[in-house]
Amino acid sequence: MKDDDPKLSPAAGRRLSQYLRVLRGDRGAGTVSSESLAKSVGVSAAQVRRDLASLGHLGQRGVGYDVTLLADAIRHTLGIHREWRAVLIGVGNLARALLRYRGFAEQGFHIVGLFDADPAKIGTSLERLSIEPMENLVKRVQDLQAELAILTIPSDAAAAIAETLATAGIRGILNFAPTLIRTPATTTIPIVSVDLAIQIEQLAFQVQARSGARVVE
Amino acid sequence: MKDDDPKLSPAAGRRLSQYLRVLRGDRGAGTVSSESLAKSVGVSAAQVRRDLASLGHLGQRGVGYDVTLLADAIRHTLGIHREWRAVLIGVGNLARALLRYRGFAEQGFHIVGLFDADPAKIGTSLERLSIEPMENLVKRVQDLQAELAILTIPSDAAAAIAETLATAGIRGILNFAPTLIRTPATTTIPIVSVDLAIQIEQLAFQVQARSGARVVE
DNA sequence: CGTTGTGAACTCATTCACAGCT
DNA sequence: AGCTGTGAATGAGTTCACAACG
Repeated sequence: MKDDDPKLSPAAGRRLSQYLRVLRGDRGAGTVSSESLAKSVGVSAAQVRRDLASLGHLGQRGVGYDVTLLADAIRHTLGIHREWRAVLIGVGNLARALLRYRGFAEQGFHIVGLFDADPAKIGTSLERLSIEPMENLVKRVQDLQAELAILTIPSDAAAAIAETLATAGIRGILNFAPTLIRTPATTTIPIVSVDLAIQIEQLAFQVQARSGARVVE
Repeated sequence: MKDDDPKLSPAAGRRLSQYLRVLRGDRGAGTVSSESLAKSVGVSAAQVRRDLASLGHLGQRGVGYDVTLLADAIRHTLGIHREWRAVLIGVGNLARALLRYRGFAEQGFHIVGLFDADPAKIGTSLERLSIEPMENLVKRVQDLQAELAILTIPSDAAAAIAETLATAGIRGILNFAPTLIRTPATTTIPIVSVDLAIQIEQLAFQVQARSGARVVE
């Protein structure tokens, strides 16, 4: 087992997620063309073909791509063909929103533990999960067999906690704290940051630039 | 007034937001170097210089960039040197989280109206704002002088509402619905979509690819 | 000196255009 | 005929390396 994927840029990864979303709607239609996928997502047909070709030969010339087959292939290369267990750190409104968000469970992402620093919250329950103190974090991560962590703490403790999580065996972090987490080179694990302020700043930027063109990202 | 910016890629826009975030922390230090900014954000120093040079000549050779001057320049090109008024559509947990999120107000983004389709919620208040029925949307957007809309509705009504918003004079949409909004060519306004499921999928992807390298984006 | 600004080289990503299957 | 896969051409974005300047 050496270099299984040829190559796959991060941008290409995002597009795969988008194709997958479209395919979910097309369940039933036996087959799709690069052209139709392209229109739905807003990229060129050539782009779609290039992306999909990199997953192996799963299109049929003159016909198109088998919907369920393609969806499976994408799920496989994205690594979401299996279940992922995640802990949620910092139980505020955002955490509540994520807990109730159907999209996660549907794609096989399961939140299996809640942690918070606020003593008042410890012991209370949410969606069948009891909120635990931060001290338990390292030990419980192992018990729960969680591989991912979602950080929804308001601010600056993020970096320290990220460090702790890495040593606890967490393999990836989805970070909502508006802090740039500087991973300290040693225990470097993937971090995907969603900074809500940056998103709305980007919107303002696009509006101001009055580029009539639709930009979706 | 013709082509004011020379050019500014969307990726460059995101980086500007990140530099700005770092600068906020460095308030006090009179000056920063491209090198230090680069390290904080995780890009190359040459990249930083290239980005900042496009905003005009505001670095001093041998010295660096004046922190407050630079921050102002970035805010200006991003279009966040002024206030922006936004309405929030769909008042669930996510909306509550956004309302309480300090990052918005700090950057001059003010939520000035709440709307929901659920009759049970109409009339109740949240952070001094009373929740209004969707029927009022078009009329109220004008009164409130809102330019942006934040969509936090759970699902598929998104596309229709986006259409309505565009005709109501909204100039940009921050969309949290996990739907690809297909703007109908006519009334095309900028849409920035934040799809939480896609974010966690990307995380799983990176973890699976076990590319030890930190990817922050 | 130290640090910016920038031409030139280079790498990565996207589009073109068409041969090759079905 | 229709639609994919892909080499070649193009374009965008990034790094190199160094002259220019306080």
